[in-house]
Amino acid sequence: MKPEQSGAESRSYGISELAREFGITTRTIRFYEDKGLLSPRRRGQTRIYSSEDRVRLKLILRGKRLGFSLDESREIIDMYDPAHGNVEQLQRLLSHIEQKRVQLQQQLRDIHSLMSDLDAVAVRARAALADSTDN
Amino acid sequence: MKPEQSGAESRSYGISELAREFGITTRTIRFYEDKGLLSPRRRGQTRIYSSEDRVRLKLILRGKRLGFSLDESREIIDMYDPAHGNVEQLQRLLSHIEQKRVQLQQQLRDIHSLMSDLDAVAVRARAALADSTDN
DNA sequence: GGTTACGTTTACGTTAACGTAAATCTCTGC
DNA sequence: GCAGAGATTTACGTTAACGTAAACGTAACC
Repeated sequence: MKPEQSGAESRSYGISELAREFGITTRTIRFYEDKGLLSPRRRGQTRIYSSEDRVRLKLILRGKRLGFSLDESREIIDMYDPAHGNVEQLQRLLSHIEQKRVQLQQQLRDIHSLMSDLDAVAVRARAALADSTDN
Repeated sequence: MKPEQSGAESRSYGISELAREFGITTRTIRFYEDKGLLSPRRRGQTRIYSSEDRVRLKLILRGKRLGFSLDESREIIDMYDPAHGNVEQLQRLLSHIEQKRVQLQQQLRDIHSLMSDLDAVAVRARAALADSTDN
């Protein structure tokens, strides 16, 4: 059973291939590497991205959509891989997760309140449109 | 019936009063004014903020928590007040609202997926803690 | 009437997150 | 063997969102 046939789907990607897929520039991807968020392997001096690298990139972009800084995204990504040896570190990790959860719940409330605000505006706008149409 | 007694609760606020309430600096509040997001009245050269000004400030800060730029927040705030005269503008407003809604729904998905990721990490962390405790 | 506490304007400084451009390398097709 | 396509490094530029500091006004308080 060759590794390419395993279900893990472990192909690799070029930098501009990823850039196209996610609608960003290669400069951005290299910038993330500079900031320590990615570390692709090299073939010669060319970067080769694994599917794990691609996942990390996706996590960064999800963070961006939520308004996170790159530092915040890095912290979150660091939670995923198991470098949490001792008890103290595990407890810090758990409290850190709790903090993030609190923040995310605030964002949920904000989104819902903004959505209902937008609903109200839309209702008024449609009413105004109807008024100016059916006279 | 004096206006102070009406239910509208229309008092006014000083700049550092608002800064304290929202945990920001007066510099930040003046900066928002510079960018056209606030325009408090003046008594002499001192700024006096109405409760509408205070609401606008709250909207700006809600936008910040959602990762919006000040320009985006301004656009949203501008939707609230009725300067939408003609049909064309109303239709643009409605399509603009629809775009925002799409974005907010993406953010909702992102938050939920991040939350379940964090849940998974927390479960593993608690398991690791249990392991290192009860041996 | 001097100091203390806030307020103001003006202006330069800073950080994050890239954009942009130049110079070089490296393979591939013809 | 050379042109063109895509990769790389290096480095300076740019924008947003404030921070920081100086210099000044003014009202209250003792």
